Amino acid sequence: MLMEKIYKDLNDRQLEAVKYIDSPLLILAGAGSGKTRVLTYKIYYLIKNKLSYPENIFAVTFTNKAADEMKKRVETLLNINLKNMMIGTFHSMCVKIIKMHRASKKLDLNFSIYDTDDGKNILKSVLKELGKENIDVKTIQKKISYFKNRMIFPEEIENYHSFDIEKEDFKKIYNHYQMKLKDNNAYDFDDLLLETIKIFNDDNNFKENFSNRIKFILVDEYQDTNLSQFYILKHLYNGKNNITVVGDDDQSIYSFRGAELKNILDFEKHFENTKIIKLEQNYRSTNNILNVANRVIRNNLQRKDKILWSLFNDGEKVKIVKCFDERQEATYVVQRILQNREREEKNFSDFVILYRTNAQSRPFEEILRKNNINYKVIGNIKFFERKEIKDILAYLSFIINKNDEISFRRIMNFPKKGMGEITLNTIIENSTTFGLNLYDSLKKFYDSSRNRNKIMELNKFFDLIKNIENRKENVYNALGFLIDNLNLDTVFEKMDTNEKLSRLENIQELLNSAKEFVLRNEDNSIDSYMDMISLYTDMDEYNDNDTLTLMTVHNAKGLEFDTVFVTGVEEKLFPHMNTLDYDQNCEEERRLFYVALTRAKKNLYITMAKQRKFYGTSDFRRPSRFLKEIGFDSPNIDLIDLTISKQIDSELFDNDDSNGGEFKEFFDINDRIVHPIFGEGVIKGKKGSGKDQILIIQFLNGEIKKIFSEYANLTRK
DNA sequence: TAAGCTCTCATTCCG
DNA sequence: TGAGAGCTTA
Repeated sequence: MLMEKIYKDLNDRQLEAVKYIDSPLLILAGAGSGKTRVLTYKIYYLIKNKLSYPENIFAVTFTNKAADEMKKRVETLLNINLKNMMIGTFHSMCVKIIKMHRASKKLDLNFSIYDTDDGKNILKSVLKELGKENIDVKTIQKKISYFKNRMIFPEEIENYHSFDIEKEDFKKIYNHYQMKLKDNNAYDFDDLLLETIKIFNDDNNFKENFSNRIKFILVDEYQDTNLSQFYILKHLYNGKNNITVVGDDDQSIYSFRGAELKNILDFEKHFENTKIIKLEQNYRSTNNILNVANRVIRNNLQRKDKILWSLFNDGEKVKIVKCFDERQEATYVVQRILQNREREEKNFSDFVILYRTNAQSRPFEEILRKNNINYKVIGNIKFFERKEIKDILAYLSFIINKNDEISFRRIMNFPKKGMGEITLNTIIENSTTFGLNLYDSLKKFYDSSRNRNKIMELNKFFDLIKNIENRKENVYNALGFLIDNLNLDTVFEKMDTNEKLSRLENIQELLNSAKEFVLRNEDNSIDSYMDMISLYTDMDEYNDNDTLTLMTVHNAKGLEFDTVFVTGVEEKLFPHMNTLDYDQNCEEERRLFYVALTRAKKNLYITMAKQRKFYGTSDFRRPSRFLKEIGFDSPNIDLIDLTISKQIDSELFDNDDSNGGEFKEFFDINDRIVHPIFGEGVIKGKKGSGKDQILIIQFLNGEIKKIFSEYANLTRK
């Protein structure tokens, strides 16, 4: 019965990959070739066939969300609870390893994990202490992370090139930053990986025990691993364990944050007797889409040869659309979505608008808002990076780690307690001088304070902390108490209604997450909640079924949609101008474009504008080199040039807020019109008014369509 | 200390 | 163009 299901759901190659356990295995899995399915079934196969217990499996995925999903899928297949299986991101697994190691040494288990924003704050204070305030924090933070990703420590820096920061200064800052993190009993994200490697290097006993525990290592998205992740895998593999990695060198798009393409290109060199299985059959896209994608990616020099094919038919041709500017581009895309949605009875969630940079979402959002279409922009602001969320969570962080200066500063200012920069610095300095933690140092300050207001404020604060601590075994109660007692209405008093509302909603969402956590876990303490939360960067996307999604191509990795619009496909935007200096053949940009194209199942639109507004000023654009690589004479594409029909354009561009009112009333029943796509027709009826007005038009072929008047782009016959 | 104003800067992003 | 950081002023 077991094998039946596996045989039914997998093709021969996939099956081979699932069953192969004789030596290290590299699965080169093209886009849409079912790689997640292979990993899921492999875990299922190992457990069901008693080749492994769940606790002997170590599986790493790219995001927490992916880990949760995979775990749930296997749980459903096996119909058991897999709470003993080690599955998660590299970072979450490293936190577990560090805690296990600390436990084995009887050390304090609590530490803080600083995100990019926290790290920036630490760096600011380091620069201040060193009198180097003229150095840009962002630049130095990037540099430090660059070296950490390559496992180079301050004292080891040899090859260093920089015009703006001197080598010795940089070393000093990097070093101080590390010391400061240590003082705060905190790790940044990069440190979690490095600390794990350090443990494995220094404590051979621990390493042997740990790697003996593991029998099977599985790694997803291997093409985006960095050097320290590679070393962690080497340690875990330990020359004997079973290792399977899945990836697609053509989809490696994160070199800017340390991903090493050579990890996947050289896998065989690092793991002896590697077996390679290629998955080239695509189960997602039509052949027109795949052909276009193949034509582009073959221009990359650094890749393993691989050609996607599918049993699907050719399908619709890929549309390449030339627009006048970004507003026409947005209008066209939204029009198309409305038309196709109606014609093919689809949901908005079947479509996606992709772009290279977040700033490109703006014109789309404008038009979507005007048309009252539900949409969601993914990625721009992360849930756990919102100020109100960080401020609240800082209370929990501080209760766990009372040396955490970052959280301390936050909660002393949320709500405002009249404790300014100077006061806080004194308290922090005193903590070092007297060997106290920050809480006790604050108490000391309080004892000596004679300011009535401050005494009152601090009394309230100490009470609050005590009350949360009393509830620390149940994070939902603790968080609920905290939120009830912060008087958020007063705190957000001066904000406008929308902002206030959205902040309160986010806080409610946070409370919901704590509630769910309490329901789903045995250990409900704030400690274990914070362990989970500090490695989550975003809430799970709730899939509203009729919401249109907009996102960057990076965010679309791993997803698929019926109809995909890849927008802004112009030189200097896609490929992005900043990449052209160091990547002559723009291979990573091409991979990114390839990722964009291969998201599409049935319909693919690629749009560009001749003119685009950037930072307030318009400039002229040229088609992306990637379009030339597809070839304008390709049999797989249709070219649509919207810049030719000038009359139509002029009306389209004028339809901004100022004269939108006129435009709506422009057509009347029985007017004869021409539609740019459907051709000649007669207006048979009107529904609604304003932005929502819909025209009912009968076209020459007898077909009757409902079309939004404001964006219909109609001309009089 | 905190609100209000000016200045600057802008690729992509997961943990 | 517009968000956010940092400076100025009450």
